[in-house]
Amino acid sequence: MGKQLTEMLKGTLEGVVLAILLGRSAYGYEITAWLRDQGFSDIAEGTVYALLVRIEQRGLVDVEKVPSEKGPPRKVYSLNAQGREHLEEFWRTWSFLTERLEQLREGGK
Amino acid sequence: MGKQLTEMLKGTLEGVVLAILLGRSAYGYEITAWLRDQGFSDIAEGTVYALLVRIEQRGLVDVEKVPSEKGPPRKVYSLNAQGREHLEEFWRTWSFLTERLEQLREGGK
DNA sequence: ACTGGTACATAGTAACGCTGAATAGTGGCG
DNA sequence: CGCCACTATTCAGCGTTACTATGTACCAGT
Repeated sequence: MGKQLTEMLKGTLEGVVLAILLGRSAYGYEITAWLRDQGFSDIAEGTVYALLVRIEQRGLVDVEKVPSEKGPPRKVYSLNAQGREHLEEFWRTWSFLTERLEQLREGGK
Repeated sequence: MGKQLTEMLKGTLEGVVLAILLGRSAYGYEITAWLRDQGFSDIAEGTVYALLVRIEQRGLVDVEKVPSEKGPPRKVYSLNAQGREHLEEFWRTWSFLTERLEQLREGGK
């Protein structure tokens, strides 16, 4: 997909990760792998970790360090109340955008 | 809406403008006004002009200077073949993203 | 002359994702 | 033991994009 998707992901990738964390808690490496499975094949590892640091500093997630059998300890993230609120706000903004875009797409035919 | 929408617009605003220009040619001031009407109330004028310069330099649009009765001459933009191709590519990327997001939204319920 | 509406342009700033590399622990293989 | 693969996190530097703020220019009405 390339550069176009890269730019579109700005602002939405955070929502994607929050949405993942709504279902279950997870750690960075796991989230990266999951994203690749879902078709976001070219998302850099570093991007996910930076994003996680960001949402942690904003207080949207709780963090727990869990020792791993294979490698260094995992930082397991889980969505807290504030994070759930932020996620809802994200979906509202997303809906606004998709509605406008869908209108434009229809109109152009 | 605020900052969240600002970030989401990155990468999509260009597609929005191209989609507008698919229907009919238009000039910057007109596009800005139209965007405000459609609910993108906080898009700055400067943003639109900068975007138009960008897509012109990439060769996605043709430009014609048309004298205006009220003020300085208008720069009227119209989508050319390369621009239409780029727009189609944009819709493909957009579809990819919306499908993934919709899945996530469903799964989270 | 002054104000207001039309129309375009640009310099500086902030946010976000990518690149590329470094660091570190564990287990398996020869 | 030494090397490699896998797991897991972190960081510096970069490019792209949208916003802020400001400036230029032209014309009509009062």
